[in-house]
Amino acid sequence: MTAVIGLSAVVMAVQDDRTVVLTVREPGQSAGLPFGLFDPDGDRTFELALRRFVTAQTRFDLGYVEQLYTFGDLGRDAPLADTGQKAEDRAARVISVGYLGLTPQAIDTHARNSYWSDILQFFPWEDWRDGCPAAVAALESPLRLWAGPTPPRLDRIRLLFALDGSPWNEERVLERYELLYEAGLVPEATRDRGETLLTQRALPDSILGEAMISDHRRILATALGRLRGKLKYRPVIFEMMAPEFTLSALQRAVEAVVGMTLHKQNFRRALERTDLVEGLGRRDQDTGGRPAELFRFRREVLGTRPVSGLSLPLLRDEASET
Amino acid sequence: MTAVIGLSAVVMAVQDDRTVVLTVREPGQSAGLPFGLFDPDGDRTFELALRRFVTAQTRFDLGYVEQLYTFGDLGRDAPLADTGQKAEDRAARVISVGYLGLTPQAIDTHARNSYWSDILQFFPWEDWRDGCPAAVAALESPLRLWAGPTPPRLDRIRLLFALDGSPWNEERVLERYELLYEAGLVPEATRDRGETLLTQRALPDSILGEAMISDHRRILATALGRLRGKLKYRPVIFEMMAPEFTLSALQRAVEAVVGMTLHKQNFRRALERTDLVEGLGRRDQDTGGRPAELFRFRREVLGTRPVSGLSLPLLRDEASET
DNA sequence: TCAAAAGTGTTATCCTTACACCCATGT
DNA sequence: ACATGGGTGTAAGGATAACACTTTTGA
Repeated sequence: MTAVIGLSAVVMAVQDDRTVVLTVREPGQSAGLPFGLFDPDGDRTFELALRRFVTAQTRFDLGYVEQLYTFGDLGRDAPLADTGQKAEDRAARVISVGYLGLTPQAIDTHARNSYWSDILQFFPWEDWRDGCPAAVAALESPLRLWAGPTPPRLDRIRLLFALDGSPWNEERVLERYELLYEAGLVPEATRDRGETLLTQRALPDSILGEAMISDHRRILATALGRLRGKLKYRPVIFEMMAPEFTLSALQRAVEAVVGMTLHKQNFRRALERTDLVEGLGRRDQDTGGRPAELFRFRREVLGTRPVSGLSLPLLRDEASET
Repeated sequence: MTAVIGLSAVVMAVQDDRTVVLTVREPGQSAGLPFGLFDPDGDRTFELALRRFVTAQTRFDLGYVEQLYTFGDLGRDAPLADTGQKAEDRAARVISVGYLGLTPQAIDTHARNSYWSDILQFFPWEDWRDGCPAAVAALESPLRLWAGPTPPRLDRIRLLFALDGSPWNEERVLERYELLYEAGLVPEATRDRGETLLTQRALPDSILGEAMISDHRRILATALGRLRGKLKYRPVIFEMMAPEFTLSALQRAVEAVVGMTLHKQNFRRALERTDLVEGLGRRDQDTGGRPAELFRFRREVLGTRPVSGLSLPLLRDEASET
């Protein structure tokens, strides 16, 4: 009646307009998340354990941290830890508790096998900043093939992948990944079933995304979806910003996370109303055109009054031709 | 390195304008949530295990279910399962995964020691339908005493308990409970420390709420906060309604969950826009005054298009004199 | 006929959307 | 001077909040 408890960390940052995640890659293997076992006799809390081993594995100190989800299902919904076992082999069942961490500095001491990876490497269909991504276009016909002409599946792919005029919902990252898994399209699906059915012929990683160890891509999808949702009702984006930033840099960071382009002035007007940032009078000279004013996050408002996140006034130009 | 994994279920329903939760009470003990151990060798998924033992313990079949949070901290943040051990005794550490379940029918086969309890029994300060509840008024001075005159704690109690003109935020149920715990006001706090410091003299249960076994009251607080938040962005309230209902009944159900009074017409207008309900032409004769039209939830929209929850147009009459 | 609850109309205000334009700097 | 990004004004439309009012039943 006992189980092993694992902790997985999704540590995210924004770097050059791309959302990146801290990954660990053993030579010759798929990428994975920083992962460690929880020691019930030694660790007082999950969070402390997490901070400890993330620092050990990546020499990186976590800042903002929150619990995501606990993955414990057997079979195709959440396979065993990647020890090469079949799902039927229940010798060493691992329950894994996923955590999300945010940090402003992706540029950091790389230790051993840890790297920052662009999340689009794993979810190429999640970036709509330059209109409908190539991956979605390429996935449309395999998805329709899987769905067939009947409502239940068809409605689902329409809703999740913005087909037939459905609007794109950036938060449903996990549901999209799970659908691709269910459709047997992502490599993990066939891998977890022990090399069984190949429903579709293989598509390149540039469309399906790169596979990860164990159920780490599922955990990553959970994290991205949660972060995208949370931006709107908590000012978490500032956990990913340097202490001083320009409004454009802030907007580009939000865009990188959300994967959509925002309307500049409406973004600023909404931001102004929240009173979350404060101009510093000084300007950033390195922007290319006119120097931009520097701002800082007024962290002090957090304790003082109810704060919501940022509104996301979408730009509907080339960004949507569904 | 192994641990025992427990599953706790918060099953909620609305009954006679009160939000109720399924509790289990051994004679002579505090109330608890339906709780069971997860068997890594026998249970394929958390959810299946949960459904199994909830039915076994309460003869009740779960409908809607979602994972809440995994509680694994030692010490004052989440004590051991209630075996009477001190926090220092780490012999049988239990990690517990909390689940939220919703159901329309609280009136159901009571088995053995299971009962539906009003949540206000555990959180008397959470109901603002008749203005500021007596519990909040009574808690104000002990809280101020604990906070002292300095910003950090003072800001926190103001924000959480709507003091000094702060608006009440119904979602922060967990934070309020944790603050009361931290302040040593709720019985669990002193109990978990092994009968140590009694910061304040005792207040009656009608103000502090009834204690629960282990960390079950913390889990219940998490559930209530999550449900209150979720109502606004997912149509989950319908999981707590009978197939046919009047709009007033729906509004009263939302009010019971949220603990606040809503503006009738604005609630209806907003509901109408969502297209989530459909009039049936028939009327309910038993309302007392004029018969009300019966409606049903258009569950079919769920798969077809993006759906949000209900907006909560608050009524600010007697309901707020903070 | 009156209480009780259902159900409706209307307005002021605010927020969101969308459009077009001006400003400051480096090359 | 002009390209580049920073920064602003304003008007239309829709959602929200707050008013007060009519309708239909049972006692």
